[in-house]
Amino acid sequence: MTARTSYQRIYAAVRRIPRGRVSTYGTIARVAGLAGQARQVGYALSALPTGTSVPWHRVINAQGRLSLERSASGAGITQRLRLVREGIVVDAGGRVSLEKFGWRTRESKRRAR
DNA sequence: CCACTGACGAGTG
DNA sequence: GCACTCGCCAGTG
Repeated sequence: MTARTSYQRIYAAVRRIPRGRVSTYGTIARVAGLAGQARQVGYALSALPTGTSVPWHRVINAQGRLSLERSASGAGITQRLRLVREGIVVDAGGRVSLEKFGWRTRESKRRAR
């Protein structure tokens, strides 16, 4: 049954990110049980429809930068706006401090040592 | 089946 | 910090 697609697992993982926090594609992939497939996460998020309840804006890359910042698109502005609205500090270059706003999972805590 | 692309990551120089 | 390479996987032509 439920041959849950990778997308569904990814969306479920993204929904777990607390408000006011951000996570990375790699982390989401791991939480979704798709370790090493960060690319698939980005692919899945790009397929999200407008108005989705999935907080995709809380997902940024491992460098702490908004991936959409690069691609010239209105989505980049939306992401930035939503993050700031949650109290997250977004740098002029579209960067966020993962140290301060990164979602702390068991794995990340382990690394944070 | 092959080639290319893409909201990525980690490693190397 | 930047440029390049390789790994991973799905979608498209």
